[in-house]
Amino acid sequence: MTDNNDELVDRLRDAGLRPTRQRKSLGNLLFSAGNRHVTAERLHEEAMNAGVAVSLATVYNTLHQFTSAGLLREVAVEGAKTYFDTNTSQHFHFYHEGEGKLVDIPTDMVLLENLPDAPEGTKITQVDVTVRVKKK
Amino acid sequence: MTDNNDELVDRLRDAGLRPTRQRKSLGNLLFSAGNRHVTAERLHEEAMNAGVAVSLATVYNTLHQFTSAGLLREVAVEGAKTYFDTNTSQHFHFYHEGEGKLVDIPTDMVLLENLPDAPEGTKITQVDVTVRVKKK
DNA sequence: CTGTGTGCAAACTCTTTGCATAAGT
DNA sequence: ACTTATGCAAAGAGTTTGCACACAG
Repeated sequence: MTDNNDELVDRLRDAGLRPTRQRKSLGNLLFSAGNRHVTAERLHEEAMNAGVAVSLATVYNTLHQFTSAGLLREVAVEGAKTYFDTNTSQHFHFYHEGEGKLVDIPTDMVLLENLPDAPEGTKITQVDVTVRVKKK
Repeated sequence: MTDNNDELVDRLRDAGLRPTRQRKSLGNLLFSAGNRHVTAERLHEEAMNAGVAVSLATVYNTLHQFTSAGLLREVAVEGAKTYFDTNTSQHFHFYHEGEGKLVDIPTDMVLLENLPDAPEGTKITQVDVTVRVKKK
């Protein structure tokens, strides 16, 4: 964890973001435990539990800055809630409707083919595949 | 249009929904012009423009009732906005990020394969494929 | 008549913004 | 010092809810 700090600081610097206390803390929560899918609120709670004082507004700001910097990917699944995914590569999700939980689907299994070209004058920015599931 | 009314009334009845003035009007706006993708707000405006007095709350209620009845499909694309799609069969979308516009992709072209089974104890309710595009 | 649907306004949830204060370099 | 980030509280957008009134069967 503490070992990751230098690496994290570099990532932030490279992204043009000053490595402030808050950004480092949030960065550690996000990136030190494999792929994660968090909402702003969830991350805010985690920070609090970890004894890091961060305001919710800052969590939002930080998540968006990380996203612009390419460190995170935004996933829109449902209603108002926005999820941020630490896995920025092309991959798909299961979404558990009951629990509001998002889980990776290993991409290499899935085949998405014959997508038509983007409409005239536009280009594809992202392809989202969400498989909604619920308890039977 | 007026010809569709009997058909629409039957659809509503079959769904266990009383064919009220509002539901018939909204139903006509939704189903008489091919496949549509609307937000509650958009539909509300249209109703107003068509001289039909409906409150926004009723539009929301109606859209949800239609969705439960299987007449519509809910599509979550971005942030707070929920789109309702009159095409309830399996198909995919282009989403224009700039304009917030949703467009069908004819399914028969696209191939989505090797989806893993739904996680233990769950079943798939819907598969959403959204190709985000933006102006170049 | 009887029960379901509607309209309104207020409440709610998630997210964003503005501005004074604090921290990074 | 100078600039960028943060915190707070308030505003905003979209959606939902509760309750009195209206309409369909």
